[in-house]
Amino acid sequence: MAQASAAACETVGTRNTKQRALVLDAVRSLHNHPTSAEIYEVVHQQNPNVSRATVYRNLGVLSDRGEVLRIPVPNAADRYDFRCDNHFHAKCERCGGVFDIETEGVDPFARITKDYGFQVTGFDLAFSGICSQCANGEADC
Amino acid sequence: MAQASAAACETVGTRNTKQRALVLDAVRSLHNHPTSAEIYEVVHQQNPNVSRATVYRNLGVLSDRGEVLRIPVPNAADRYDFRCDNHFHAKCERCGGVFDIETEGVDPFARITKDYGFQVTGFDLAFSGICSQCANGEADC
DNA sequence: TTTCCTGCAAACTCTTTGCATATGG
DNA sequence: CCATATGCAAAGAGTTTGCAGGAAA
Repeated sequence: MAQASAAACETVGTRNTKQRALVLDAVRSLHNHPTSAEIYEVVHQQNPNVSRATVYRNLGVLSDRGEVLRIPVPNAADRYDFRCDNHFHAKCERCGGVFDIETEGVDPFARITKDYGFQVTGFDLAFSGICSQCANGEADC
Repeated sequence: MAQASAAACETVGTRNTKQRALVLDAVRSLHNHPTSAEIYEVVHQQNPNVSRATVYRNLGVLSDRGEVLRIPVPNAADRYDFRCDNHFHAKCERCGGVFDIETEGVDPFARITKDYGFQVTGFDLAFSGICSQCANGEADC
């Protein structure tokens, strides 16, 4: 349910560089929904020559490929997840921490407080897709 | 269901200036989920002396007061809504347009395509609230 | 040997902030 | 009066991009 990406045709002809492998390893080693800054720190420790721009570019490629999951956090830096399966995220208003919310079973909303001790006071939700006018090939909508 | 705000105690002692009224009028006149830039354009047409900073500050005050609804859009500028009741928003991947999705009745997710012609391919969702550790008064989580 | 990728730095978007001045209640 | 608001400009966070050189395939 999180961010569906067209992982197929956009990634033909992409290469596997050392830098890209470092970024992927960093995301896989960090299980706390790291920001690009945190990923950069890890990558930079392995190889101080890797630039921020390369980390950003590779996070884009890897999330297009479906090898990492991009989590756009409202009013905050994007976060990345080594888990690519469908799950919700919950952000604490106080500490800013981002938590996984499993979506197995029914009624995940009502179960959040019970199962995670997370008191939901609100959420930000935006669907992505194609609107009817665009689907019909009309110019602008 | 959208962005719960503590509209009460944060807004004591706020004033009603001409600029603030202009911002509120602009949001109420724009029914297309305007960005701050679009709101600024309208305000600026009424009074070219009003600065961007004032528009931003007043959008913050007005959404704290509950007079406008702030819609944080992932990877895009925040949008504002004259409607303050609970409803979802859907953003078209092609044209970037933001649409209202009513939440009355059950199973709004499954009804989106049928009722709005909007083909949902994914969505970005982040709950807000208080995590159990913060609720228990622990230092960091 | 061509196409993709990299590093660097600069640019870019959106938003916030410091400061001196103005103004609403 | 004086706390709140304002305008200006500058800073800030997060991210993207132009370019020349470098390295996968």
